[in-house]
Amino acid sequence: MDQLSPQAACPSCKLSDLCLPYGLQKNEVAQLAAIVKSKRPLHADEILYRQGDASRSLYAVKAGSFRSFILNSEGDEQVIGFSLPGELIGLDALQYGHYTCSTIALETALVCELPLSQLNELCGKIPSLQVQMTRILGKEIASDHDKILLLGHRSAKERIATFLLMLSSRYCTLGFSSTEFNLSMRRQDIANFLGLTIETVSRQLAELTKIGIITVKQRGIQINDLALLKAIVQPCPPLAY
Amino acid sequence: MDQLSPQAACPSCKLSDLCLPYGLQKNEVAQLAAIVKSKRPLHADEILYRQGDASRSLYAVKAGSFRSFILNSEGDEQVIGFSLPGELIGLDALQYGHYTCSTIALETALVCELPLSQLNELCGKIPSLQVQMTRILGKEIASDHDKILLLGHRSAKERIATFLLMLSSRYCTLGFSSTEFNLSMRRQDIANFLGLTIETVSRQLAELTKIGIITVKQRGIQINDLALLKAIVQPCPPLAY
DNA sequence: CGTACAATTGAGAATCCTCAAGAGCAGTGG
DNA sequence: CCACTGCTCTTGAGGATTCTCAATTGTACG
Repeated sequence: MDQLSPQAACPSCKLSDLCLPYGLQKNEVAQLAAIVKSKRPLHADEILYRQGDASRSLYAVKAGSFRSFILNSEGDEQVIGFSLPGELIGLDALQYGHYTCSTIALETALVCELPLSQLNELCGKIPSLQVQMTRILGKEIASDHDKILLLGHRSAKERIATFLLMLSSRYCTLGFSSTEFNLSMRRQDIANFLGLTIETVSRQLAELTKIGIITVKQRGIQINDLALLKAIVQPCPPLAY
Repeated sequence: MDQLSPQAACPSCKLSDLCLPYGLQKNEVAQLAAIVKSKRPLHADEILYRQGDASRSLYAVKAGSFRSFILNSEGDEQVIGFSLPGELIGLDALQYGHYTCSTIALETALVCELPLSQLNELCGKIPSLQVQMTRILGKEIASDHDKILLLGHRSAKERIATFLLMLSSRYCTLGFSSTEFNLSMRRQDIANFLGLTIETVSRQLAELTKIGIITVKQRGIQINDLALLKAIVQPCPPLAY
């Protein structure tokens, strides 16, 4: 997770294939890099943007991680997702021109700011950038569908298992270990995200530990048996249908 | 819900302001209309596309309604949403080139087929069409976030109330009554969508009826007190956080 | 070393699910 | 026209999962 060392913009960024530049020509990547307004560093618990703010930019995560949440009328937070390096944040704002959720850094983090006006302009000039933007939006939608499935049709144990597998797979994509990683979020954040209570998360992690499938040391997670963890997710609870 | 009378393409379609043509110039709408491959009619329970199919088109609902669902490895269906006239279907396929869910007609229905190749080409030519596409994708994402919130943080009663309010608002947008409408889906579909069992849906509807907030006659729903229904949704359950 | 926060663990309670039976309604065929 | 079948929806009773409340342990930081 420690990639905070100074890095040049898109052309030399090792995340570029996971991010917007994927599939672009060299000169096109350079044009994209030219509009990256700044590589804004954030410290833990710093807010990237607030729900309701006018959206002038998208953000690409370069390092660290983020938590996005919606505040309801009572002021309760409701976590809708976590963002890792290479992922785009702020896509939900594309319709109304303001962010529909807030996003906060879970740890020291770095983002590349992409001013929407310039990004849209560039998309008009570079068709493959537009294609990539659309692809990323489609991915976001597909991933949201997975979350809907998770919340609507899974038991507590399956949710936790799925959550760990999601992280495992995303870390793997980033070139990190898929079986050993640190959670950057608190249990409370996980619970909120999964529609569970913090106690249930704790107990389910304890159970998975007791069976030997995982080892938990505070925020540190080690997956001892990836296959067994996947097996937990498979058997869909006999819900109606 | 009965709009099956023959209607011309986009320029004279009364849904155009709710659909892709919104914000386009007259001649641009004409260009869009020209690529609408066909107005395909479907009968109830007919499948529009199957999960896994190569995605060659997006579909705009012109009449009737649809149910989208994901099939998991056990063959269980998991409903991820319903589509009403003016809404675009198939957006989840934009990333991988194949549909990640299946979509089926709930009743006799009509769709406008938009071949992706031509749509993308046209987006390149008409910037405001591209803007509108992006806006629709952003809306889809924001609406998925609402579903995540619904499933993760709401009690059975709140889910039912929210579901009814969502439909109410969408029918209202379409120019129909916001307090009286027919459900085009079975209880089973509602239950599956809301992550509940059919029995719980039935019981909650019965309770709302007993309090007098709604009147239920089979598929027919009448909302007697919209304000009270909204009040049910507000008080978020004191979940962790 | 003490405070604040995060996480675990336990016991009882509530919501929602499971299983089962019955009612309402549409379509079919004698 | 009516019984029959099939499907949808409702209603009831009991049980399981998850939540709530409360106390304790663990960890980070000044």
